[in-house]
Amino acid sequence: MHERPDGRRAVRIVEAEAYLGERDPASHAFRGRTPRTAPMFGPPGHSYVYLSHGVYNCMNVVAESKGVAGAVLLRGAEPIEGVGDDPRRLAGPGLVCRAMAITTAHTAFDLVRSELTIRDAPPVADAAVSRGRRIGLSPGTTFDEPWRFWISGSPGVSRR
DNA sequence: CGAATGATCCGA
DNA sequence: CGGATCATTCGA
Repeated sequence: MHERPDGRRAVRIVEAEAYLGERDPASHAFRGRTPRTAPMFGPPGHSYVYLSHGVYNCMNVVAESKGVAGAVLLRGAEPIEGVGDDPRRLAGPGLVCRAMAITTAHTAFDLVRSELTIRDAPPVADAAVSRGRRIGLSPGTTFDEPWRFWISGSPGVSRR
């Protein structure tokens, strides 16, 4: 995989999944605020990065007002620059962070002003967006909202 | 399918 | 302080 000499990396987010706080058993914030999940209770537009299975970093965007837990997990992306050209290497939350070199050191970053940012992109028609159940829910969870969204047919969408 | 691999959290 | 858990990935 090639990385540009200036180190710049960019991807287009094509899959995401929403999590709430106290109400949502699948959320890391379900059992309250801990040092790890504190960013989820912080101001919106900031990152929350955690380590999954001791191996993969996963990044969320905090999406509720300060004091209220809620975040959106980035699950898939398409290459733009600095991350190679194979979208399958971005098809999964751990893979997105691996390609973007995002680690838990990047948690609680301001995604508008820090070196790690999310920018506007050309709009996508509603008809091109699919919606479905979230992935990774514990079996028997009654709280099962269709809060996973992805761009239909994108090769950067995670596969199960 | 199961192993990898380690931070985190909870209960004792 | 120990063991279970985990919003995952890869390979057999």
